[in-house]
Amino acid sequence: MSIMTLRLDAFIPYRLSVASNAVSTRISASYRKRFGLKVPEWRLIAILAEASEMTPQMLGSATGIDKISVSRAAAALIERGLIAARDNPEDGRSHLLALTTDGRALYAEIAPAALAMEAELLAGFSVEDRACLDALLRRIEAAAGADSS
Amino acid sequence: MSIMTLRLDAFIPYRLSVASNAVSTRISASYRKRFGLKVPEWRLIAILAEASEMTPQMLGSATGIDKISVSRAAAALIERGLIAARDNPEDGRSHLLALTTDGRALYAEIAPAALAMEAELLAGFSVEDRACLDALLRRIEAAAGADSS
DNA sequence: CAGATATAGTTTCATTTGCAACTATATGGA
DNA sequence: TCCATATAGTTGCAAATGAAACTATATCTG
Repeated sequence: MSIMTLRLDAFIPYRLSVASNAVSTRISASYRKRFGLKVPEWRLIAILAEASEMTPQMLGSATGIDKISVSRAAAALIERGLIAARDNPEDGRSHLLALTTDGRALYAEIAPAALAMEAELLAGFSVEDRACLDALLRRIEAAAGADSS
Repeated sequence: MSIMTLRLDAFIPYRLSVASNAVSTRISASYRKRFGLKVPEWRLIAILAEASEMTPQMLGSATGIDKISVSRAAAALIERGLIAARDNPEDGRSHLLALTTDGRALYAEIAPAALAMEAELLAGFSVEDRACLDALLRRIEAAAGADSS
């Protein structure tokens, strides 16, 4: 008995998409303008700043970026001297990527800017609001990730 | 004193993007495979099913799709005979779009499927969870929409 | 009413993205 | 060990996207 009608405005996938696009447009414009970075490039830097050395594959799973985009983003970052690659002693097909000194310096500039943007975005959110949003997003992500039919 | 460090995993814009991509990938694949529709096309149909006739401009603001994509999506739908255009008596530059009988029939198929996917995605969400998510997404969207510097 | 300016929508072109094919290395079985 | 198959990463090509130019109509100003 699904008499329930569909209203796009109240449709959660739609709300999610609209919110994500709004945020992403805003933030990616800022990365781009201020640091010349695209989103995947920025994500690689953020992850490499937390962990030391990683293979493209590990970066892909840590950032949710597919291997093609990781490859392209890494190439761009190497070109700019922000990350460096060395052979992976454990697997000749792969290599290990790490931030260079320049990369670290750039990260030191971006990280506070990113946190500031996030803070601006979440202005007025209580700690609970924030935790709730985080948890709900993870649940949805998990539900969407698992496939059924 | 922002000693706080950045962790991508806990960064809300990142969580939002990952969740939205997961959902959008899942759902858009389904629209595409089952009905041959891209996301903007599906959105135009959903909005036109709620309201009767609309101009491309109105559709754009109702769906959050830019005018170029509205134009292309509308062209594809007209081509398929799912919507029809007539001159706008109030403005010769514009026209009015509405679902055809075929369009309505397709909508009658898609709407339940869309609601089912949403239900699957939100399985385990209480009514409160859902309302909370909706509200938080709208707040973020508003914060991201308004520009500051 | 004529000319200037603004707006609706489309089209063209450059950029971005994603898939599929490719290269190189690794692994597992005869 | 040698061959078959699998996996890491890259590249080339085709489709999707977005910005800027364009056409047509509307509105505003003198």
